[in-house]
Amino acid sequence: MTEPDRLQTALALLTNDTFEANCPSRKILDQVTSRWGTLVLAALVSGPHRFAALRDKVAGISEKMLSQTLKQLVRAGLVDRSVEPTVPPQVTYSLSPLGSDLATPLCQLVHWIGQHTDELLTAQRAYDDTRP
Amino acid sequence: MTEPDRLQTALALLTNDTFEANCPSRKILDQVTSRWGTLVLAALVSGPHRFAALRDKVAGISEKMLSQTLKQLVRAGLVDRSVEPTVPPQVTYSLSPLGSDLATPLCQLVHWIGQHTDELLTAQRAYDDTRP
DNA sequence: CAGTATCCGCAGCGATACTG
DNA sequence: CAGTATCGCTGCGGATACTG
Repeated sequence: MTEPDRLQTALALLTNDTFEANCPSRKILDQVTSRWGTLVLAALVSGPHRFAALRDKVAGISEKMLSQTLKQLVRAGLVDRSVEPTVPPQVTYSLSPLGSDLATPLCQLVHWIGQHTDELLTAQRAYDDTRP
Repeated sequence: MTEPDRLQTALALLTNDTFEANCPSRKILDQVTSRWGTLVLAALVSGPHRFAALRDKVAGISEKMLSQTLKQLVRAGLVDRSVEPTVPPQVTYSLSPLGSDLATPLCQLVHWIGQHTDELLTAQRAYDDTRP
């Protein structure tokens, strides 16, 4: 790491400037907006879910990625994991208070996209027609 | 593709349900929340930028990925690209009306993360302390 | 039921060099 | 200045099989 880089990093740490390369908030942003992170969080908005329920709700996710994504979210304190010590075990995931807070802007984003998907697809098709 | 899958796809298309695997809004979501898509859009909120300016503002992005990301966003109609026919050429990127609209929820998300990065990092460290 | 373990393909991405 | 072209690799993520 060069000296200018070091200075930039220090600045980023102080200002929490997401545009700086080494800012910790970059990592968080990447986690939240990761391929499955967004969808899992959005799925939990409607209430607590068990593992299998999440796997079914977020169609297309593999158990491996669901497990991995949940672990990340739990680690970040965005999701709570509670285990009922029964046989077989019951594990329930739910949004933590922090996660619920995050869910507000996140859902607005997902909703906006849902509302404007048609517009965006039309634009893409129009664009594609102008070039070979 | 199995028959149930076909039904699910049809349903997804009708309802624009982001949780369905084959829903078009999934692709849009992936583009917007792609590694660089979010940051480039956020960078453009402060006003139009030239190519080099964007590259510098979004620290860490390579020219290749910037070019690629911009092309995607232009294609989706979220970003406008205007060329001044001078020598050397000047290309300016700016948010389209649709892009500005999207920027609202997107910026709220980025801001939320910026505000809570410390909390999240602390949570992660605490979590890591409980396990080897 | 709720995961973990392992293998592995491939595309996303970076680095570098080149062009109109 | 604003990109494209090409190469090479890393690690995301899917498929499959196994476990407490």
